[in-house]
Amino acid sequence: MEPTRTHKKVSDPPAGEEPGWTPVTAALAVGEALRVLEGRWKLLILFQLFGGNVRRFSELERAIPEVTQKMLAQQLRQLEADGIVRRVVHPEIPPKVEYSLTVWGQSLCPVLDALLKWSARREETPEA
Amino acid sequence: MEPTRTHKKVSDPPAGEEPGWTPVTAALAVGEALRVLEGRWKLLILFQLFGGNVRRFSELERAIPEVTQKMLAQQLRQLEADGIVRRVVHPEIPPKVEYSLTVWGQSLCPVLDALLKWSARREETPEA
DNA sequence: CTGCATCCTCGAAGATACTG
DNA sequence: CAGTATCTTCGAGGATGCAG
Repeated sequence: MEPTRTHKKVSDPPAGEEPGWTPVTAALAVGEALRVLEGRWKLLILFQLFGGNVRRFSELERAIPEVTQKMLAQQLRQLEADGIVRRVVHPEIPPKVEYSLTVWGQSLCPVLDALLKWSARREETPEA
Repeated sequence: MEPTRTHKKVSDPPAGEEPGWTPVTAALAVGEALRVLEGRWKLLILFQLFGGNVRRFSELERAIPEVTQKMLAQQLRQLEADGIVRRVVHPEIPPKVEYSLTVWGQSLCPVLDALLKWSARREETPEA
């Protein structure tokens, strides 16, 4: 991130020109939020946990066949670090680890729901 | 896309076991929809067009300072190909190209709106 | 102004093997 | 079962220059 970008200057206005809610500030805030959801598997994972579901590592693996263990573990840990997902380890043999949404993660439900509805409409539309 | 995935088999059930709406089918549909939104700049672009805004290429450039011309053009063309964004060329000197959401693109508004609200909550939360 | 063409870098993601 | 470690590839994305 933060490339040299020799091609553009961000100009950085003196901050006092607007009351506090411009499309620009919105875009910035959204950009930050988007960073959390970035990653090819994050949303897919969240959809598995959507609705209070609790899933084991291997269940997620089965649910998302194209993901590798490495990527699944990595994205899960990022989601955990961002406070979206909770990871619970059961110290037993064989090991058992369960993933679920945190309370904060639940706040994503409207987003997931909107996405779900959109993809549904997308299917029923003749020529998307 | 479509890696060799030697590590997993998708199993492909005979399709008749469920009425037609399982978490699995939902996940698949969402996966398809997600492909359209995939790309580091797509959502940022859509937020600029959100609410019926019409934006010129250079305006989008200014609004998203970190994106390069190349990526902006590329992602715009992908969005156009997916029917989300409309591109209107005004044959004049100097050239002028305007981008806006298609009707189908407008159907993404609930998603964008939910994201916007989420990022707002995210800001006002002490420890995210 | 709005792009496309080219070259090149660099890190995301895959394969594979190993462990508590 | 649920990961980590290591090596490698591959293409997304950046820099730059040119064109309609």
